[in-house]
Amino acid sequence: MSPVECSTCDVQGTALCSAFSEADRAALNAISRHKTYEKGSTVMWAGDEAIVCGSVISGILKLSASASDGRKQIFGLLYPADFVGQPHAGQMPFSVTALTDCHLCLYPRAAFEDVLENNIAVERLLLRRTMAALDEARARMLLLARGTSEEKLACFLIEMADRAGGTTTTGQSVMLELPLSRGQIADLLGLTIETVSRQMTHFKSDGLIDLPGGRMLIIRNRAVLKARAMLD
Amino acid sequence: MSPVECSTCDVQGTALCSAFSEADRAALNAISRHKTYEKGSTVMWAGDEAIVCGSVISGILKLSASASDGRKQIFGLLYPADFVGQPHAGQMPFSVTALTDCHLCLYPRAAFEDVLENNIAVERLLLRRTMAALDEARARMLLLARGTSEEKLACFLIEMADRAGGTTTTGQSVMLELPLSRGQIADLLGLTIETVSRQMTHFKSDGLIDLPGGRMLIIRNRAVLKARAMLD
DNA sequence: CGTTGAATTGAGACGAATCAACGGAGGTGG
DNA sequence: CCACCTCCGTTGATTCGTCTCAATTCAACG
Repeated sequence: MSPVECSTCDVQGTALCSAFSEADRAALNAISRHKTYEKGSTVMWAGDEAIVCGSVISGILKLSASASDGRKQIFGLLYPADFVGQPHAGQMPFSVTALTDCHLCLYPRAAFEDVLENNIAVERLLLRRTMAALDEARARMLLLARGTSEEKLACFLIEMADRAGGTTTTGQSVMLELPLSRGQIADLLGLTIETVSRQMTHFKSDGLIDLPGGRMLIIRNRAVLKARAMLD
Repeated sequence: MSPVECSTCDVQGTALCSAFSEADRAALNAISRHKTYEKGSTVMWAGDEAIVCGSVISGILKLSASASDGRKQIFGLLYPADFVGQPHAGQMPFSVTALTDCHLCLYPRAAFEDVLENNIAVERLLLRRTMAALDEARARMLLLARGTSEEKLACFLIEMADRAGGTTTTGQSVMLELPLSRGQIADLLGLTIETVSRQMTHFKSDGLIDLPGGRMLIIRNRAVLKARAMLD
């Protein structure tokens, strides 16, 4: 809720703002606000005016939208250093919701756009990130449209393991806590809760993973799991 | 295959190059090459080095990729004035193939990037277009993952009708020629040829459309068809 | 007139959704 | 401390939609 110094920011080296000039960074810093969001709270609602943008400092968020009959879809996840918001857009085409407790650094959109105007480096970095996001979205289209439930879930688990990195490793296994509920995984993969659950237990009985309880996950055989993920 | 004057270009007002300065436009014009591609020919292959980019002058192209087992997916279509290529990318993540005879204006990627460096306006326009493409890709994710075959096809037909605009209108009806085969429509919507065909005849027997033959399509009741497309 | 490729149509199989019941974890209040 | 509740996840039985396989029609063309 309060202004903070960029120099002490956890993501100053990797977030979009790393490309700002000293002067512009100072200017933005003056109007930036750090805000915290509780797990489950929504930062921006689909259809709202896109009035802020900024960077994720800590936590994980989801981008999602839903049809009027309740069918939901999660378009992707945001991790620390990722950019949030829709510059130059009228309204948000999706909602942004915190999956874990989150810490964001937000600017008024108009002010951010003003600074962008004079800062080619940032605009360039934003362009590259947007292009990367587009490639990712397209890759996901193939998975959603053509993948089986097994491929979808295997792909998701591999991604989560790669993201979590070496949270806790013992021998070949990797342990991590999934930031999504079964229902959210289903919304991300275009499946139902039941199918997600069934595939999980299927992987478990095949000895590929373990489910110690809660949202904990242990990947026992990454190679085979990866092989069951979608073939490129 | 030969250099051409921008001043006589059909899409000079709407393509990306419309944002270039006179000087840069002249510089690019000197290295630009107009190339024609026959219907069915591939402009860029997935996995190839991304060595050129440019603009669509005429015709329609598809962006597609496929898994090693043959499952295909079309990510989207390119129309005149759309940008083609992947600046700053190593290799193409998808193939670009002409659906109709096409006319493209291409530059070597490196030269294009050099000009981009000094031309904020173009970079800004490219950013906006990329963001728009991202929003479109995300909207399509919802359709692919959650839509029924009926919704998918209705949505596709509405889009095609809107694109074709007033090609030929008689009363309430709109007539157009689909630039895609049944198989390509299937690849775009994540369906099979048979399901596409069945839904087509279903719409036809409901009096919403007519199929005079070939790839011709007449939309008789746009309102009802739109209602059967995916709910926002 | 036969050939070729695309589109249509039909019959059956399969995968995921749906409907429904159950079990465990965490919280609340008596 | 225990009964109760709710939320979430698991599991089972069944249904439904789409894929698959197969045959037929149709249009274009030599």
